[in-house]
Amino acid sequence: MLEDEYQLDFFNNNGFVRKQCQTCGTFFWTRDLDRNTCGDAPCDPYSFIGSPVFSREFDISQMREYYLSFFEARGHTRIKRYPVIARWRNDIYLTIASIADFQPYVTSGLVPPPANPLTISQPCIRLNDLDSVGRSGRHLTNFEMMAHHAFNKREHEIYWKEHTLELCDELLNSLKVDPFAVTYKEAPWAGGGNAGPCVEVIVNGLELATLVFMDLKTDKNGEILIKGETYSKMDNYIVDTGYGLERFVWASKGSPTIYDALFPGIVHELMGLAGLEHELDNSEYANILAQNARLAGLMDVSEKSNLLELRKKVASSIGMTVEKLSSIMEPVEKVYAITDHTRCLTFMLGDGVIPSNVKAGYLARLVLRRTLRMMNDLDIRIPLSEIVEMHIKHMPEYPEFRQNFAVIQDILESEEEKFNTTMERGRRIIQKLASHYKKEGEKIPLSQLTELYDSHGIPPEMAKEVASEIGVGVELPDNFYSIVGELHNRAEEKETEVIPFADRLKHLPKTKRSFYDEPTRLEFEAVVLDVFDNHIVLDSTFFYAEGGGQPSDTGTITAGYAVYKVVDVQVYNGVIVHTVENSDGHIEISKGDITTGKVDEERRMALARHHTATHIVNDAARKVLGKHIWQAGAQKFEDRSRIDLSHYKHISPDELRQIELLANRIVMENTRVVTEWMPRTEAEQMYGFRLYQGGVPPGEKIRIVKVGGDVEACGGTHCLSTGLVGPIKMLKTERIQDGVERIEFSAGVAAVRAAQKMESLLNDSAKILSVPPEHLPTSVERFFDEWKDLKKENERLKEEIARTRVYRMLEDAFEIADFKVIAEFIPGADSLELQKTATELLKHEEVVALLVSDFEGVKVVTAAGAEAIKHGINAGSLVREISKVVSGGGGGKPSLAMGGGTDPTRIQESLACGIELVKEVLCKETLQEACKEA
RNA sequence: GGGCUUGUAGAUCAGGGGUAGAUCGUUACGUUCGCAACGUAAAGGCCGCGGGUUCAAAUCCCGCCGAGUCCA
Repeated sequence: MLEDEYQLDFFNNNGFVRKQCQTCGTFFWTRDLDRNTCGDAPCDPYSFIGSPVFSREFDISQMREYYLSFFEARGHTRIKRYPVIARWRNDIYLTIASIADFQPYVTSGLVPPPANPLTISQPCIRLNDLDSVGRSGRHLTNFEMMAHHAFNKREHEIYWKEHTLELCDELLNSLKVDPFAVTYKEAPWAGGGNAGPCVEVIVNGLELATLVFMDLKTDKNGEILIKGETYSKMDNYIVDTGYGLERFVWASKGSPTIYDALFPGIVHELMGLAGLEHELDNSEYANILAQNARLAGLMDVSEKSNLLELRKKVASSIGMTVEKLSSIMEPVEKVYAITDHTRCLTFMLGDGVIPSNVKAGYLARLVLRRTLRMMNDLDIRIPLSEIVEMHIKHMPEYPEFRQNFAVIQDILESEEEKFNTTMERGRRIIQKLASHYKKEGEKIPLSQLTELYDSHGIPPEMAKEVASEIGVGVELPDNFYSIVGELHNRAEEKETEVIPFADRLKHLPKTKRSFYDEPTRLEFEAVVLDVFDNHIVLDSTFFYAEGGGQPSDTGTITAGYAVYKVVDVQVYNGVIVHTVENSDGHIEISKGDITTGKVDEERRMALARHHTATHIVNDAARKVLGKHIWQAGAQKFEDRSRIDLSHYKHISPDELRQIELLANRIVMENTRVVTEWMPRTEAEQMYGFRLYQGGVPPGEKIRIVKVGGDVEACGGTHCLSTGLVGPIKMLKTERIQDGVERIEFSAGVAAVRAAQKMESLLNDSAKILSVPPEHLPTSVERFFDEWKDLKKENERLKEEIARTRVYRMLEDAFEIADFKVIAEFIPGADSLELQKTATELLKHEEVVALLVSDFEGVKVVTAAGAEAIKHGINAGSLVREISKVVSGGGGGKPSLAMGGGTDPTRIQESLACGIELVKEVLCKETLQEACKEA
């Protein structure tokens, strides 16, 4: 990247020299003429551990306040933090940097920033280095990025590189950092379609800040080449700084690990619960941790092999065996990780992430279950919420977490319960599997372990443990987990929608959406701008185009005598395309015609009712269930509507009734539905991100819709007041995913229809039983019980009949070679009855029974007593032959077999056939015996 | 959004086209001064729901519903 970019007056006028690192070759700026390395790990080791780089210690809130007020005093406006769940973005789940707050619309220049320049301390979550957390001494899943940002335009520059570096240097000086210890490393930056020069600020081996000067964007025809991509200069260029709050605190304390610097109290508490002594006062112990942290700073410890390497180095430097060191470090590392993870969870849950098996919720569950597993390992037996509560107590600057604590606690409890049942179930599955492999004398193969993990969430470590209890080995490679938990914070790249007839639409102006100005007008005149196939584009329209979960309007477009039925309306880049029914393939409307449009009123009103009702239900659900409720999707229809809500439990029937009641109250209050267009930033500041319930609309101005207590950015058509929605009737709830509940309901006329339908279901059912509807539950229960009793009674009677029938049959039986053969046609008997009879006959060893009935075609049951079987009689083959005669088939065991066919006219014939077969077998048998005897 | 697993007695699960089972729990009886333990017996099943294939489906196929889990 261009060397010139870093030739700054700031460096040249303040005694800096540019040098190249002897170790890594990177260029850097320093005041220390003797320095030969860039200052960053691994070229320089951590030297701040044990010797803090600031003149005094800071805790987190002191440091944050120091930073923000420092920049406030220098012309920056302090901005409130954004949530850690990136609700205003649909490309990432979690806020990963302060600049993420302003993407995409502020950074692209479309929307003005909330202030300029501004300063913020933005909590961020990154799960990329999950495995290093706790081990490396410096990794965190959750950190605050302190930042100051300036959004420059060519015509209006706030400040750029010089002032940014001045501010940074001044900040460090004010903290009394040794000026000779600071290096500014040149590190071109690129990511997310943007790029620019960047300076990393390093003190004593620790990177404290990154100063990014974002002024390039990817451009196929760009002239600047970075890492194989071409870029061009942007008109707006942005100062994007990131100062690691936690690292500043660490540097101010110089403790062995960042965790000890940030949460000494919680670490101490957890150590105690795990039965560990955390003696930072003990110099030998502190030395182990310090050595470990220093060396860990030089390597990536997420890989197991690297971790072992680290252990070896630390062990040899302090003269200890690797085993001993590991046994000391592993529990300590777990305590650190638990401390970190629980703070991460505090932010996630506090900001409204609901644990789930999908999306951001999955990431929350991932962190949560890792934490629970480690707590299990350490035998820390307190509820997760207690640790989270400790964090909340240590963060009075986030009062929202305290407010939400009841819900957080509830979520954590149910998650813990889920985890425990999953683990218990898992344990049983492994036990079963292990005993199977024990019999085979084999190890449990890898394929089984991956399936256990994949399908049942059983961690391989646990499988190993349980299997070894049973005495079976497992095939478990080191890198089992390496894929898991990596890069999960990127949402799936949405396939760019292919816009049909894009070329045709490119030259057309955006269609005026008149339905926003006059929401009640349904008839209008408009000029035709283009016609192709069966699509019509007008200069303005009152037809609502599908969007925001609301289907399009329908109606007619008339030009002259030709009337066309509008069946679909879509919007492409602001151009609204009406699709009309077109039977003869020709549309007699052409460019420039003046047409009359007429929107189907009944459909429009039904959809508007359901749309407004959706906002009302959302509002009511939030009031009944809690503030964590967010819309996770919605779809409106003419006859019903559904809304998906983030919620960590099932919505109970009682809760649903409460929501229904409250929703109808909001309707009856009959307040005005207010819609207005507002600048995005202003709206966000005023209402927060709750606005984006139905997704994030693009553009500088957004349409705000207020319904009752609900305020959303929404482009749909609405009733003018809540009263016009009419009754709202809940239809059902459904669980879409873990953590997402769907409510279906109807509004207005559709609600009345739904109630009527329910009513007729009730009445029809009641009529069948000849009881009034209010007696249905008791009557149905009684009938069901009686039905069960009768079924049992019936079965018993059949057995009874069978038993008595058997006596007669045995008497009537004819004999073949000392065997009693029974061949009978029993009219009307079902196969169960035949079976019971046959089973009864079976008790006599020398019996062969052929029973046939004409129930539903033909049923055949054959039975052979023990003695008969010995002599070659097989009920299965008998039944097969007999059934063939009546055009069917059958089978079973040698003692008892069932079959049947479709041709009742040949029943007698089939019986005769059966008798012949029996004769054949038994006679042959006796002949053979005769032979033997002879 | 995708993949995989799964639904049988109150609980945990076997069975995997041909008479629905085991263990625990429940109830009764026996043994006991009583309890636990033990012994004997019994009760308890729309085999998730709806279609299909078949003489026959808990079992095979399709759809739906529910539960679990891994990933994007």
